[in-house]
Amino acid sequence: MPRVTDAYRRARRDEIASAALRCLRRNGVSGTSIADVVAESGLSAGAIYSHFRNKAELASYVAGSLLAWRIDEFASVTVDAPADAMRFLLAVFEDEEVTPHVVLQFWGEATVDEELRTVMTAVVGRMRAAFEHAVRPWADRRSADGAALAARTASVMLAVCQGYIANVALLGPRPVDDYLADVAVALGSEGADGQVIPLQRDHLSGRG
Amino acid sequence: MPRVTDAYRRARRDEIASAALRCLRRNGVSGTSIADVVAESGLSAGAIYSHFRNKAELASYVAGSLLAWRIDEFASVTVDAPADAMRFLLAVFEDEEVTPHVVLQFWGEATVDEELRTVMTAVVGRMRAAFEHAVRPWADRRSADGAALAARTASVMLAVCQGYIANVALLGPRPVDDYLADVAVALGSEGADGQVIPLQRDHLSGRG
DNA sequence: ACCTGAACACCGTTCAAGT
DNA sequence: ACCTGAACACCGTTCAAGT
Repeated sequence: MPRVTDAYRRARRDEIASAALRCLRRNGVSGTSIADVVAESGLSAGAIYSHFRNKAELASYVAGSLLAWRIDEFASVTVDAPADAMRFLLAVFEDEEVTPHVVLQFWGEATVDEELRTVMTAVVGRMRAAFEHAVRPWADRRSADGAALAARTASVMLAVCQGYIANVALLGPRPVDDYLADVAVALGSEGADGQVIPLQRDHLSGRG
Repeated sequence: MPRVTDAYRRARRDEIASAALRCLRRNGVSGTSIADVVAESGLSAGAIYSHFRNKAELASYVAGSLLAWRIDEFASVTVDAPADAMRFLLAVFEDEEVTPHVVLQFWGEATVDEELRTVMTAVVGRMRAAFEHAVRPWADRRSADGAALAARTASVMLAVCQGYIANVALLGPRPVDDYLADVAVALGSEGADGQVIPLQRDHLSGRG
């Protein structure tokens, strides 16, 4: 099998996947039929099935490539505080390519579709690992056992980001910074005039 | 229209809804067909459509009644700290009747189905209001403007709970207390030997 | 009024036939 | 090998006909 063919196949898959993503953004996962993807891509049903085993595999491919590059670009970053890392990651939703409601639907489907679950837990796992790496210096500054603190913190950051995504998808857009500021106010700390101070358990500061 | 008929209709709707919920737990929202509900309920397709306009309305009804009673029972409670309120609400997932993965699927569908979105935002809104009421005494103790603090805190608690639900549905079961303890460690405060101290911005305590 | 179940339009998927 | 598009089994929904 010559290499040209591999590159061609990959390009075709991405072409179909990007047509599928356009449909998904418009009509959601359950609202998108293969016929829609056929119309959007200009190919035939058979052509799509010669590149993807079924609709679930197409969805998995879209879901997998959706956030992959953003996480990769994030993988080697380190930050001053957890909030910065979350801000960086959640900024992905500021361009219109990826929308929280599509991500939330993928999560919902993943609880029921084995293949999609594998992809989504991998994506989420890489997010967690990236968080862990990003906050490691911060954790080392704060605790004798920086590794353990970084691991626990990464878990929570992941859940906080998932909460943001679910919250925004359901209740409508909300600036990332406002959200993180509210988290800081309620559970962390906040400086004067609303400026967010890196989340620290032992930070003491007056408000107002 | 005699009252008996209303009661009968309601009972029939609940009968269908509970058959539908059994199917949803087994096979998920997209994996459940009307034919499945027909088989599970022992009624005919037409019978179901004489009680629900369509599959979406059936799903909305199930979703609406799913958490309603638990939120109502929670509506007049007040707690010592935000964590207690979240612990109380999330304890609903300790019985097997309601599962996080069904809730997550409803959220996903809600981003695409208008009727389901209306129901889910109402449910989530009542959760938020219940949180706000529950932490009000705590907020008054902590701030001169207790109302504002309670409102912002309730928003965050909601998102934290949504994060827990999404996290657990995707990555598998995780005890509520462990999760809240991790949140406290990373963003709040933790006492000696792992005992969670009510989340307070200005609480100072050594660890280990 | 509630219910039955056959019928309809549409869905995901397959497959013989083309290039 | 990739692709076409008709065909198939199944889906959500409707509706004439029963009680």
